[in-house]
Amino acid sequence: MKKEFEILSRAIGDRGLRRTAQRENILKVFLAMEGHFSIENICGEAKKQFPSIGRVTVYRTMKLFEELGLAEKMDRGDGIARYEHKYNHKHHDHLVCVKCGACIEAVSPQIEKLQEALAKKYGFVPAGHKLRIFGICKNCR
Amino acid sequence: MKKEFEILSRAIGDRGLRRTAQRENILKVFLAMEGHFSIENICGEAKKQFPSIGRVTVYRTMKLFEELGLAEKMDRGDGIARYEHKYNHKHHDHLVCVKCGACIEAVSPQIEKLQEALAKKYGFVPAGHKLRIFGICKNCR
DNA sequence: ATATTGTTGAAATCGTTTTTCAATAAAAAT
DNA sequence: ATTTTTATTGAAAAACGATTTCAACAATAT
Repeated sequence: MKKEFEILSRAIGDRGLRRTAQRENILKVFLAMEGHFSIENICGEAKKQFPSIGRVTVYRTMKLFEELGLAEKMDRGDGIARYEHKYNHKHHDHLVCVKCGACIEAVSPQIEKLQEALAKKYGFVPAGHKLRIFGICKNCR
Repeated sequence: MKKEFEILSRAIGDRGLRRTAQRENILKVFLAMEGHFSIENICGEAKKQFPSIGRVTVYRTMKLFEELGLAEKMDRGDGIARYEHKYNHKHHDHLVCVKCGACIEAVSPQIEKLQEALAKKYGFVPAGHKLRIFGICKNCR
C-alpha cells in the first residue's frame, strides 16, 4: 500500500505537479476499494472524508492515475467507465453477469497466447486486448 | 439479400408493426454497407435516398434490427456505437488498429472453446463474449 | 512575504443517445 | 371510399457521462 504513493510522489516531482490533499485522498480511497468502480462511486467514497471534493477533480485524478499505471479503465458495456487497480495487478479478462452485473476477474494463459497468434496471423502488432465473457453467474442461476 | 427483408416483414406481421418506407430504406442501406457503421454513417447514407429521414428514426430502427438478429452493436472503445451485419454472419472477434481505427474481423475456434471452459471454471453459464485485440495493423507499421 | 503558476470545483459545454409530443400516415373498421 | 384507430415519424428537449472553461484558490519558488 506504500508503493503507489511513491509513484504519485515521483510523478509530482517529475512533472512539476503539486502535492494536493485531493490527489492523496483520492488515491487512498481508490486503493481501499476492491473491484471496479465508477467515478461516481469513487467520488462518493472520497466525499466521506473530504466533503468538498468535486466530481471533476475525480475525473482528472483518475485520468492521471491511468497515466501513471495505477488504474485501468474498463467498461462493462453499459457506457459507464469503471476503474480497477492496475499497479501490481496482472492482466486479466472479465466475466460479466448479465443478471446482477457482477464482474469476476479471470485469466487463461492459453487464451493469451492464442490471441497473440491470432493478431500476428493478420499482420497486427498486438498492444493489448480486452475480453469480456457475458453470462449468468453462479449466484444468479 | 432477400431473407433479411423477409425477417423484417415477419416481424412487422407478428408484432403489429407498420410497414414504412423509412424502415425498408434503412434496411436496404444498412445491408449495402460492408463493415462497422455508426448511426451517423447509416443516417447519412439513408438521407441520400430519403432526405427527410431523421437520426432518431435510425436509432430506433437499428435497435429493432438488433432485436431481429439482423444487426449487432459493437464498440471500438471510442464511445460511438457501430453496427455490423449479424444475419448469416458467424461470430467473430475484432482486431482494432489503434493508429488508423481499422477493424478486422477474425476468429479462432480454439479461443472460443477455451472461453467456454474459462466461464464454466467460474460457474458461469456463458451467453456470449466480446473480444477486441488492440494493436498496429499491417498498413500502419 | 510575495509572486508565480498549477489546481480546484461550479457552471457551462460537449457528443451520443433517449424521451417527449404533435403531426403524420399505415392499417383496420365502417 | 371514408373514417377511425393507433403505430410511426422527426424536431426539439432532455438525459447522461465526460470534458472544458474560468475565477478563486493554494502549493511552491523567489
